[in-house]
Amino acid sequence: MTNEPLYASESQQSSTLSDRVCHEIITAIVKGEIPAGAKISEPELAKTYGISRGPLREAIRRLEGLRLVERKPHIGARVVQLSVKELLEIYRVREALEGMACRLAATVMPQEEINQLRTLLDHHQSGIEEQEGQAYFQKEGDLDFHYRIVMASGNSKLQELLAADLYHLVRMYRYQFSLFSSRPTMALREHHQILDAIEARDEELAELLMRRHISASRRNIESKLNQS
Amino acid sequence: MTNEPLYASESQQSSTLSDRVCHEIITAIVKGEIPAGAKISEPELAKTYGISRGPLREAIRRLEGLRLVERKPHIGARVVQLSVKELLEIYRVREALEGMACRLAATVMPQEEINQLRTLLDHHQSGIEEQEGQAYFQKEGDLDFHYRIVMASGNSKLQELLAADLYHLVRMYRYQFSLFSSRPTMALREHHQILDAIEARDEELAELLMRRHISASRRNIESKLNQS
DNA sequence: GATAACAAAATTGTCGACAATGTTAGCCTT
DNA sequence: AAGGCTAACATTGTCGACAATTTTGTTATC
Repeated sequence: MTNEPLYASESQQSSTLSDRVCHEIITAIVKGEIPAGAKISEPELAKTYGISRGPLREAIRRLEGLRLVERKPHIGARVVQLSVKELLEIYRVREALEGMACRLAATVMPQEEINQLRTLLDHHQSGIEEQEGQAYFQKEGDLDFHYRIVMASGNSKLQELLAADLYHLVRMYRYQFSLFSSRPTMALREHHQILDAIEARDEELAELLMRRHISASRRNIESKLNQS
Repeated sequence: MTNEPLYASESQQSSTLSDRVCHEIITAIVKGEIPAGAKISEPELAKTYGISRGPLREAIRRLEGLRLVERKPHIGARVVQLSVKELLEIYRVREALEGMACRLAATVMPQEEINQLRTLLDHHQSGIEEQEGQAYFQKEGDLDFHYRIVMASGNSKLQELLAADLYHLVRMYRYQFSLFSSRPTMALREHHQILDAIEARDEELAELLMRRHISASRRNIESKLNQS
């Protein structure tokens, strides 16, 4: 089980300290090793990663752009504090953007990629049935499906906004709130239906189904967190 | 005629050099004073703005996050090269996000704000009729309407993505491609219809109309640039 | 005359030190 | 004892210098 899916933004081997450390900090924040809401001490982090404050500050500026930290002048940076309200807001954004991505994918996704994705879904299926890969499906597998659709849209702006920016936050919530879909079988069936619509080149239906799929997740979270 | 609408992200008086210079560079890039595709020389810019390279590099990192510049390690940063393809991609993103913003605005926008926006549209109307404010409407007035809808959505993620990130690029294209809507009367009528739907609290229709409105702009640009 | 290897210059990346601002602890006043 | 002032401390912001890498220009060779 690979620990990190090979998202574009995760590619290491960037030859500058600032970039490398930036990715390391992203991972640390997403996994909660640097807890949400925590203050980011520049001298401390610089010592931790063995770099000087210069590149570190540049990395923090990028994290600020990714909305993973919030900075106040002369006071410092804090890791964003996750809230249910913002999580639900993110789902609205995903509904809009991934719906569009799905629509575009329906027109341009090559049949070969569709077949590959179908195979992946079958693999998820067997994972759920065996009850062993369930956690995987819920944590990263689900996002993997969505990631591929976004990539298949062929729209670089959508790809940037979702894959490079928003998904860090989504993963952060999943790790730290332990947010499983809690409806893996249903979700997987919806994934198949979405892929069916794409294969049928029915862009209208593809967008509709993707929006329903994400909207259902949102309402699921909403009701679950309201009753508690 | 104010030169800069008071978008949230434009507020100056940030007490750090890096932030101030960052906003100045954004404006310079948007207006084309630093031309698209131009290489960004750190020593040169540092001298221009009278600061050291440290804060300047932090500012560049933020511009990178805003997709206004592209950086390659050990080589340097360049202002993004605008292309028709990316412009059309941005319109797809806007269609998705602003459609959602419009849907949300239909449920939460206070009647008072609706009235204010109606007044603004009437003002645009008279501007068009007098043929004098036409350029204004096309350059900033149109974006002003969209900006208010996004703000009225009450969804902070939508607000960030659109107002703080994407609109810089949109304005950059308008300035440098001299992209007028070339259908101001039609666009204004559509604005009124959208606002009607919001006032009627018809979220379905509000989203639909906003998406059509943006989609029409996209197709308008598409056909105009295809024939040339 | 063109090309390849080398050297010099310029640019980016990194670092440590200093200045400016915020924070905190202790003292004094009431 | 509580509140406010002051001074010491810690952190952030900025700068100039040095190291690493890329680009440019030169020279020598084919």
